Amino acid sequence: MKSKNAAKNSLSRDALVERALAIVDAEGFEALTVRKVADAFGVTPMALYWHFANKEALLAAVGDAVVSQIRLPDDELPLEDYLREAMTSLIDAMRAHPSASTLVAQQLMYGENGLDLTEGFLDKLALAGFDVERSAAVAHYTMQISLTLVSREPGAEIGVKPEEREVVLAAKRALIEALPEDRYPRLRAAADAMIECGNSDEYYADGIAIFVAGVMADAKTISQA
Amino acid sequence: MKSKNAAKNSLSRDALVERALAIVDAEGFEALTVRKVADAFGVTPMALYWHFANKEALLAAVGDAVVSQIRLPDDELPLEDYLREAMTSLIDAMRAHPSASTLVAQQLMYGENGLDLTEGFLDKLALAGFDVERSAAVAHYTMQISLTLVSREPGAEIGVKPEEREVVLAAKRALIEALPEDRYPRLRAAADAMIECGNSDEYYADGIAIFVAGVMADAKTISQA
DNA sequence: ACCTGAACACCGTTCAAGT
DNA sequence: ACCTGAACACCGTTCAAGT
Repeated sequence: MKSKNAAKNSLSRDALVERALAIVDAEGFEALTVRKVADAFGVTPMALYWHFANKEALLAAVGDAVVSQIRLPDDELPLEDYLREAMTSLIDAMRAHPSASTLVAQQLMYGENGLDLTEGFLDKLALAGFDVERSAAVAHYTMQISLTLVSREPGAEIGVKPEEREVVLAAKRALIEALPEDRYPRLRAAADAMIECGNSDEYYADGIAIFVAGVMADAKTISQA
Repeated sequence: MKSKNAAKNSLSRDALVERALAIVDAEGFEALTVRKVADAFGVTPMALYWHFANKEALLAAVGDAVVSQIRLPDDELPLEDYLREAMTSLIDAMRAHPSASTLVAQQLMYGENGLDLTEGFLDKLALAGFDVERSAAVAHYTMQISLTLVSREPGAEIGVKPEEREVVLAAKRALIEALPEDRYPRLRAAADAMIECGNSDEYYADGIAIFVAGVMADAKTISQA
């Protein structure tokens, strides 16, 4: 007799999502096609439509899978530390799947797991003294900016296959180096830093520091008013 | 004799880019196809390939066209005001074409107009006392975060046609209102603010204020070190 | 319940050919 | 120099049918 869970050749939502995410990671978001996922399971493209209403639903599930990796910090932490750790957690989850950033952004506040995440974050902000509007705004800024830092990390070149990446970066470097020194001195001097992140950890630490400092400074202004 | 510039029925890069941008604005980024642009000019899809190497080149030109609308503030302004005005300028340009955000992000630092923009920004930061790495980082953060504020504005729902937009927002609202009150009290309370920006201008002003305050606070820390 | 097969209306892009 | 026409290899998705 066949087991529902151990069926070897049968598809499952989870298996399909896992495979789809692997394709996005390896070949970029645009490389993900229904047919390619089906092929990976030796199955007809139409087989996926039993498990997902359409491609969009599959993409949503992929985004949600990444969101499920995000953990919020300890509630007891002071707000400043909490914000820093929350951003770090978001960023770490995204760095594992940089090409999925668009999908994650869409699921971050409304997906299965995103709802829990957002609720927890809003709760912390409310307890820290923010009113409803401010909590919503800060939660939104924090999550979206964290994603941006990853998806736009210099040199990440998301949506580009690993092999093409080096070529694209070389082209950018060549572009800047071909610029006239008298008209573009700053760009030429900053070429290294702009094209590829020499130190990714520093890049993220700085981005987080700036944003957290901004929220705290702004919060102080408001509480004084 | 025919004029190169006034030819009525002939295609031109500028005209094609303008039309492509109009399609993106009206129907969303995903609705932009080579065939649709060609149809708008009563011409074969292949006609575009004389003016652009491929679709990617057309998209790049569209992004660059939006970037060309961005003006940097007066150099003489104090850094804090300069940053605020630069972000405002970026945001205003993007708000006119929210569905083009992906294209703009790609051209913002490397496109025809993006190079001038970046050079000017880097120059200001250098004169304000930032070293090369810091200038590059702050320029990067500022520009990318400005774009994010627009492309992820609550309720913007980019990549969705105007007609579908209302439906999508209604669905999100229904989703949140269907959530159990005991488990998602914060989300339910914040539903209005999270789903659609009640006051867009305030949303942008707050986002800018937070980021600028962060950069200034961080700059102070560094200069003290 | 779960998957196949054939078909449809789309894509971007090639190549050779026209004018 | 600038555009057409036909063709190719892809897409996501439908519908009816199989087991």
